[in-house]
Amino acid sequence: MDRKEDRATVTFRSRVLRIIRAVPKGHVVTYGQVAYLAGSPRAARQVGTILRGIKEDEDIPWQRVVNARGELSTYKVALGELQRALLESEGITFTGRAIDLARYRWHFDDAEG
DNA sequence: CTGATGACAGTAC
DNA sequence: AGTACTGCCATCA
Repeated sequence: MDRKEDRATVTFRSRVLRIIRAVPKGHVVTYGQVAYLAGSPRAARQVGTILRGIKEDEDIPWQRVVNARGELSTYKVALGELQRALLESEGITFTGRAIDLARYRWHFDDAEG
């Protein structure tokens, strides 16, 4: 996990992935929320950048990350449809094209990390 | 090191 | 309610 990579960047990416992995099925978190928990409150866009590059074998529930309005911010329509299907299969209901954050947003606590 | 990029977020109209 | 613009900051060429 360290190798020759920059420890700072690896730490940010690692924290982001670890946080997302901790989101339970049927719940979601926002990009900004993950960024905040990862240590950079204003790096919400970087969270998305990281998710864009994840591999399937990373075993990351990327579909549980939505934007601040409860909508899907995927950069491809097909990917958005997949995300929506995955979330609905977890029991999440969409109201129009967004989901109710007040109801599905996951709140981390000390036990989570 | 400099400049461009972008799965965001907040504000203005 | 929907669009446009601006600030942000980790990554990449």
